[in-house]
Amino acid sequence: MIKSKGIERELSPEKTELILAGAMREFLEHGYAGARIDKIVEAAGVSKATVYRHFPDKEALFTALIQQMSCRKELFRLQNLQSYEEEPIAFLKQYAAGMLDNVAEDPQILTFLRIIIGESGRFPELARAFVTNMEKTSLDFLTEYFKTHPKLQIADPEVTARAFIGTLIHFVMIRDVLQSGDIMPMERDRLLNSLLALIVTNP
Amino acid sequence: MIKSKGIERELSPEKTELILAGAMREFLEHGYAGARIDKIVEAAGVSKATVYRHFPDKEALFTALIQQMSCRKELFRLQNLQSYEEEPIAFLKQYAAGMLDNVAEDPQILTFLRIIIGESGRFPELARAFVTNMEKTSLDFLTEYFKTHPKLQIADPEVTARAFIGTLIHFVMIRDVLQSGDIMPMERDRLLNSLLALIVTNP
DNA sequence: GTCTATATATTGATAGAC
DNA sequence: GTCTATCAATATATAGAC
Repeated sequence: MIKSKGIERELSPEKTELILAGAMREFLEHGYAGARIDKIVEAAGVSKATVYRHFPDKEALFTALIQQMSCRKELFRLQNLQSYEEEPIAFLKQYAAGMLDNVAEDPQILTFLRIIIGESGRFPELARAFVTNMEKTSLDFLTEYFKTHPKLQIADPEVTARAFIGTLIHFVMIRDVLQSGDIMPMERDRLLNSLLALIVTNP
Repeated sequence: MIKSKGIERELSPEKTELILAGAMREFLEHGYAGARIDKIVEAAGVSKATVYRHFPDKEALFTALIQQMSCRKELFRLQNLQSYEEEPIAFLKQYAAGMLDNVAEDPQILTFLRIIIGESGRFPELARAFVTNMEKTSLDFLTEYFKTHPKLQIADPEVTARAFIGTLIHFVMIRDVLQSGDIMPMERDRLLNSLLALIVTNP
């Protein structure tokens, strides 16, 4: 085994994963400024010096973590897409219900949304990565769906897709992110039924 | 003038306003954990001890400030309401356009939204005060409008109001808060026209 | 490559003069 | 009631052993 090939010191990928996993808990729970490197070190089970060998500083660790999370599309269930065969109303209702339930059941998604929005002023690149990977992906899919489904006659597919997503996201914001579902009560199924009736005009 | 009436030391309201004004800049710009008392002291032009005589600690100062801001309904132009005389489409378009332009032109509203959402996990009472004063106020008004306007026949006024507001808020989120208007481009007038065509079905 | 131990700066909050 | 000066704790980041 040839050992000497110039500088042979490299960073271990396993430690990198440990650090990122520890950083996730801390950053999601306390935000960027509120997160403590010591806590990340503790949660990761590595030394502080190792953290600083893998990432130049706190900011780089934070951006690396959030960038990585923005690529995990399964967070919003953007993959479980059914076929075009189904009736539009049934398909759209299933699509929306899956998203609403998914968000409601996973607190990590909520804290992730809070971080992205809360830090969007100081970290606009992170916000833009999130929009590119999450928002735009679902908007493009729904726009295409509204545009091409043979049983639908949508005047403006893109705005319809925005209204559809916007209504759902707003519902999630009030109910789950801002924890105010009791202040503005609205049953999930009623929202979905009336929203679909509004969007899918069946003559 | 009788001077001795037990403890006669009180807090000056003028200083309280100075402190809150200084705290606004700092908290809105850096968030709760990122805000520094020293900077607030500097911006307010008072001493640090004065701050701690008016507010028990950093958290109390923060909640007092945000609570106060949540009551300023003029932030979202929830007051400039026109009469019922106008045509529904014209009125709703003016209502929406006013809100969109207002938010786009005032960076303070954007940072306020970022704070409310970003800190909603750690300060749920603040989020709930915001929803009560801002979101519910506009939702109730629009629901009543959709329900009672003689020229409108809306099947589910409350869901329609939610779809209307949700689409607008989502548009503001993408374009202004997350600063990603170029990633998902959408002209304001096209959104408003197509959205109103969706909602206001005129036979 | 990862550790322990530490440097340096800042933080939120307070004591005491006036 | 407000100030100046300062405390004790904690922060991020680094030096040097192994």
